[in-house]
Amino acid sequence: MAKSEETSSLSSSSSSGGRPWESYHTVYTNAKAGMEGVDKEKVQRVVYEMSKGSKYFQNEQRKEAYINHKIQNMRAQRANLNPTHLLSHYQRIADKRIAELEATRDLTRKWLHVDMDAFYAAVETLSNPSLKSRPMAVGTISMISTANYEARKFGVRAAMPGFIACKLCPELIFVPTDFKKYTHYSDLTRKVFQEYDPNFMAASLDEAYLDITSVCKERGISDAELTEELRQNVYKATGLTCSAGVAPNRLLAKVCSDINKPNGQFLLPNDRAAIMTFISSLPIRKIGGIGKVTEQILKDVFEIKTCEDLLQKSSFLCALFSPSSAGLGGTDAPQVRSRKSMSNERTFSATKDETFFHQKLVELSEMLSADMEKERLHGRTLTLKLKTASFEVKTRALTLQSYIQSSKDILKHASKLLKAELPVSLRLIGLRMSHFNEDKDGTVSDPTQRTLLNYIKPGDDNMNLVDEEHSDLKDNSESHCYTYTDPPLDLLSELNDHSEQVVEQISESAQVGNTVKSSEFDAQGTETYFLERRNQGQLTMIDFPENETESTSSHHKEVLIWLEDYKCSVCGVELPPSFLEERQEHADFHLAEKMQMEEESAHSYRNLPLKNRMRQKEAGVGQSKGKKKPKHSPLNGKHIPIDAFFTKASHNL
DNA sequence: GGGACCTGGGTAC
DNA sequence: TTCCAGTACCCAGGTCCC
Repeated sequence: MAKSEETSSLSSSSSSGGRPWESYHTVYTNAKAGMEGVDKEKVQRVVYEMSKGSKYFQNEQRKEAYINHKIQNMRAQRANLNPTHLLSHYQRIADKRIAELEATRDLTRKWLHVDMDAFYAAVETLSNPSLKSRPMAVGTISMISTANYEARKFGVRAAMPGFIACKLCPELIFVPTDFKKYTHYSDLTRKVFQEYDPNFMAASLDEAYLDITSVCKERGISDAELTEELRQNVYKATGLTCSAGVAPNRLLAKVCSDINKPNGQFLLPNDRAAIMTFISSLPIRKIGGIGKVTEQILKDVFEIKTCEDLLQKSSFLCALFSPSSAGLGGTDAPQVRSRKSMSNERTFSATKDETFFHQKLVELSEMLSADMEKERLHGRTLTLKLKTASFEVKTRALTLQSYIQSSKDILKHASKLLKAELPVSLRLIGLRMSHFNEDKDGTVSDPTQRTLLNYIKPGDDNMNLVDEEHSDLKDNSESHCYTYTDPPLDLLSELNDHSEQVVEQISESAQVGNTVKSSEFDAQGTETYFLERRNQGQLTMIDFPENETESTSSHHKEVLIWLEDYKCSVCGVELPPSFLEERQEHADFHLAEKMQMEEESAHSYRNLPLKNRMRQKEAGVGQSKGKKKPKHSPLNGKHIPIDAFFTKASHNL
């Protein structure tokens, strides 16, 4: 599916006067296969009218303002580059880079890009031929995945909200997505592709790249004939049409496959002159990686609209963008890449209901855990994604030192991240796991990892950990949460009495809720204690279980009451009933503090880290140690890698 | 100074 | 009347720690 099928954006550059929709630039009106003859102004007006005043629209305005600000800064930067000698300096750098890329250019390959035509919609039409001549969209009232060509005549297209599509085309028929069906047909197409290139590269369910250099030579036929044959075989196997492009590299092949869509093909000769002619007028938006924002920046700051402009202005780009990201695209063979992350997210009607949030987290944790289990993955970094009622997206991440997979572990950490953000009104919650282990068995492969055992002297059987995997001290590595300094080795190794272990148990469990099992401590009793408190949901009194050892239980008839159901009776801090975890941690703190005071002569060093921990917690669990300051960069944001352009616009061509 | 980490953002499909 | 997805990758730039 084409990259232009995306959401709309406000334009910064036009002043629209009495026709405000004209400034609501939307790619919905971009020329696209099947959309010839669409009344673009009407579509633009409808989209604007349906959007204006909404929170989504306001958020778009906010983003637009940010981009405009960035553009202004970059214009100022550009103005400072006027001195001839400065620009010539960057021109030399750019020329050198281009020459390097030219030297490694390979024009001997023939890459074929196949793109199925309106794939989801076409599959649905196969199942229900009556849809063939009626406007139809696959998706929901919230979002459309793809639209058939009848619907496109009205301006309906992929990534358009369904309610806007309904306004454009009241007759529109919605068909829910059925990925099982699409996967089946995708498999059929891939069987065909395999006959031409066993190592073909599937880009998505409906797109693939094939290196047809060898098969053309072996069979002694032209790339045009072979492409025609392949498309016919895809049709025979599936009943679906596709479009294709052939070029010396994948990037260009993809551009070519879009030219004669639907059910067509375009071939670009492996000839430098022909290629240079082809790209001279090629809009930069056609280059993979250049989206609407980058396009706008390049146009508004540098007046760059085509790939030729790009090369001509290379000195500016070299001066203002970071020289990184070499090697994007290219004529290389596709390489197998390992998965970097796995995620799921769900959108719902904006709400502040914390019980609902928790339920969503439970669902997401279970889904994510199941997905990870299928691929035998264990991850270390958990990222919570939130979209507020005003469409602002926030992420909060947590990197553990131990790999996790279970829904229980995921939920535990996700809940902690979410609670730090409460109260909040949300319309989306997502969870992403990344930083996967190599061996996929959940073991920790980092030998430098610090665990409790690292702190224990050989032979110190007072800290005989049974369950190192769940040692809570590992979670101290959650650097955004706890930045206290670990106690010195020699002091830690002196841990040798029950009271100290109780303090450790309480303080650590307060952080993450795990259980440390000790050979001397009554671990089961402690576990029961914490679980009971959680089940109560609301802490009003702390009581140790009956089977607690005498040496510890003597300390622990501590009482903490939430006055008027929200105020701590010990220090007066206010925590509403919904802050369950925070309340538990707060109570733990007071308990541990009291115990520490009682035992201060022997183990006073513990006070500092514990208090530090509580300060961190009270400051907010989800706050990053790397919390961003307002950006003051001259470019005020992301640098666009100049080599990305050179690589794609020159090396790849 | 560099690596690890966190956060926001852009992009593709 | 209201309504704008889900998955995955990559990058820049910030802080913190060694």
